[in-house]
This record gives sequence, C-alpha cells and structure tokens, in this order.
Amino acid sequence: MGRSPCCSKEGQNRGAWTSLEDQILIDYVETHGEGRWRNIPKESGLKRCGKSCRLRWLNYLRPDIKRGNITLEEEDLIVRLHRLLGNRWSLIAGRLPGRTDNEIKNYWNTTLGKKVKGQQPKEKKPNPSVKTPTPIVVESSFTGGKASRCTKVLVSPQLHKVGKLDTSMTPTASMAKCLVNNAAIPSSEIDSKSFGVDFDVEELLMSDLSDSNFWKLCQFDGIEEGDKSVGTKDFWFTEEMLTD
DNA sequence: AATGATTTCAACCGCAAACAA
DNA sequence: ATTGTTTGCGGTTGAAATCAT
Repeated sequence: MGRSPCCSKEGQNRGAWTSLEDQILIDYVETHGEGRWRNIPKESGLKRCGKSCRLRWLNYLRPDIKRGNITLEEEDLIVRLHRLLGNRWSLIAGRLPGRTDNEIKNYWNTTLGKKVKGQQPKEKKPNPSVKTPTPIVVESSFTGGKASRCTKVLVSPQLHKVGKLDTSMTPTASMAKCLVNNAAIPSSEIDSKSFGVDFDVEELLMSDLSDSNFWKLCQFDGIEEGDKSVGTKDFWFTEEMLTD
C-alpha cells in the first residue's frame, strides 16, 4: 500500500482561486496564523487541500509579497545566487524580500535562464592532445536529480578559519567530509559557538566547496546558537560576494 | 480580423524531510 | 525504533495572455 494522497480530490475545488476563497484563506491565516495547513479545509470550510492553501498563501496572498517586475538588481542577485546554489529556489527567494520561490523559478525558466545561456561563450572544442584535469566546479545548477532537503551541517569554530586559507587551494572531497561529517568534529568541540548551517552535503561537495571563493562569501560571525534565524531561508553572504 | 505559435505564470504533482504518536 | 502524517520543495503542466503572420 502506497502513501495516502495528501488530500482527497473529491469535492475539492481546483484551478484558479476565486476572490471569495482568497478572503476565506486570508481570514483564517489572520486569525490562526500560518501553519496547520491541513486543518484549513476542515476549519474554514474551504474546498481546497491544505497544500493548495499553503501555496496560495505563500505565493500570492501574503501581505509582504512584492508585486511588479523584477528589478535589474534583483535579476543580478538571482543570477549570482543561482550560480552558487543551483535550483534552490527557496534559498534564493530567501535573499529576495517579498519574492517567492515560485516567482523566481518561473522568472528563471522563462527569462533569466535563456539570458544566461545566451551570455555564455560558445563552448570551445577541447583539444584532445591537451589533458585537462577533471573540473571540479560544476557550472550552475544541479540538474541531475532533485535536491534533497538540506540537513544540518555543523561547522566548528576552527573551521571558520578556512576562509583565511589560500584561496587558490582547491578544497578536496575529504576536506568537505571533514566539514560535514560529525565524526570529524568531536561532540565536545561542538560548543555554544558551533552552529548549524543548512547545506546539502552532496552539493557542498560538488560545487560550493570547490568554489575557492565560497568561504569568503559566507558570513558566519555573529550567529549564536539557538538563533532560529539560521535556517534554510537565512543564508548569510557578504555584500562583497553579492556585488562581485 | 482571424488564427496559429509562443510566452507567462498560477497551480498541481510527487517526493522526501521533519515531525508526532 | 518504528510507523504514519504533515510540511516544504522543485519540477511540470496547462490555461490565459501576447505576439506574429
């Protein structure tokens, strides 16, 4: 027996939301707050599944949604973040106040993706006589497979210093393992200054770490244990990184 | 003005992590 | 530790809007 569907499709409205449905959802969220999406259809009488309610709220009804065209600055930021993070739309959206992951994803798929592709220099035919080392840097997104949700990676205080390493040095997979493997960080060392950072380990290995600028780009100082803001949506970057 | 092609974007789907019992 | 439920994410779809002929 497989998973039960997220909600029964019978008797549910589908397709575009009506203004009445929007109002019911707004009223419900204003009264009860976000979350508990599953309960919304039961408690509000909306004929929509919880998942649909969540999506509608996050992508359209939230009061802090920014409407209107994406500015050049935002566009530039998206391109940079996408280069660093790949198709991690929610992470990217977290850096663009008022923009949703869906909006950014759509914008990328319809506009930016094409632009960026068009900008890329024509691929040179590799000279077979010249052996080039296998590149570690994977350009842009991780199209192979779905990105799994990030798992917490503990970075010990000592590891902050990685940023001071010779940036010409190419981090290796084993280095990355050191960073991401708890075994490499004795629990006694995981003190109050250690903190969790959301990373996908595989991606860390594949591209983030291989970017020699990566550690310069992350701003770790000032994040305290228990700081709930250090989460998926709160990636810390320096202004330097975001502005080249 | 009509029609077919293309683009846009809101909504849906399935999967996997997180959470609860 | 296990199992079932809920939430969040990224990929995809399809209707509506826009453009080209």
